[in-house]
Amino acid sequence: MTPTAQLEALVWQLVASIPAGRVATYGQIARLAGLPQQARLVGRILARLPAETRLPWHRVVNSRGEISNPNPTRQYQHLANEGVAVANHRVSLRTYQWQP
DNA sequence: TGTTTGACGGACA
DNA sequence: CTGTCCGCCAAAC
Repeated sequence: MTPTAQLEALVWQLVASIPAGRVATYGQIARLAGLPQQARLVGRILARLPAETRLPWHRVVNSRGEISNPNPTRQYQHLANEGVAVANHRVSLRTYQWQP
């Protein structure tokens, strides 16, 4: 297994551990993975997830609580289903950010 | 092989 | 609040 594949698996594991109704930021996942400057890497990994993935990728937002996903519709729906309020295109990190 | 592009983030004006 | 600049780096071009 290549190092990058292990990293990908670690990111998957971390994202999977975000509880329903909470969110994490890309940078937060990167830090938890031991790569503090690699928020973009997390974004890339989520961007290539298959559409039918079971992973709760929708619980990952950017550092301002905004949806970075270029196709935000599904993400808004999933968050709403879990009771996460998105007001003015933003989630309140103060209220919803996951505290591991 | 060199350059550009991003589901990012923090510092600064 | 908006916008600029820089660090980061695998993939796409």
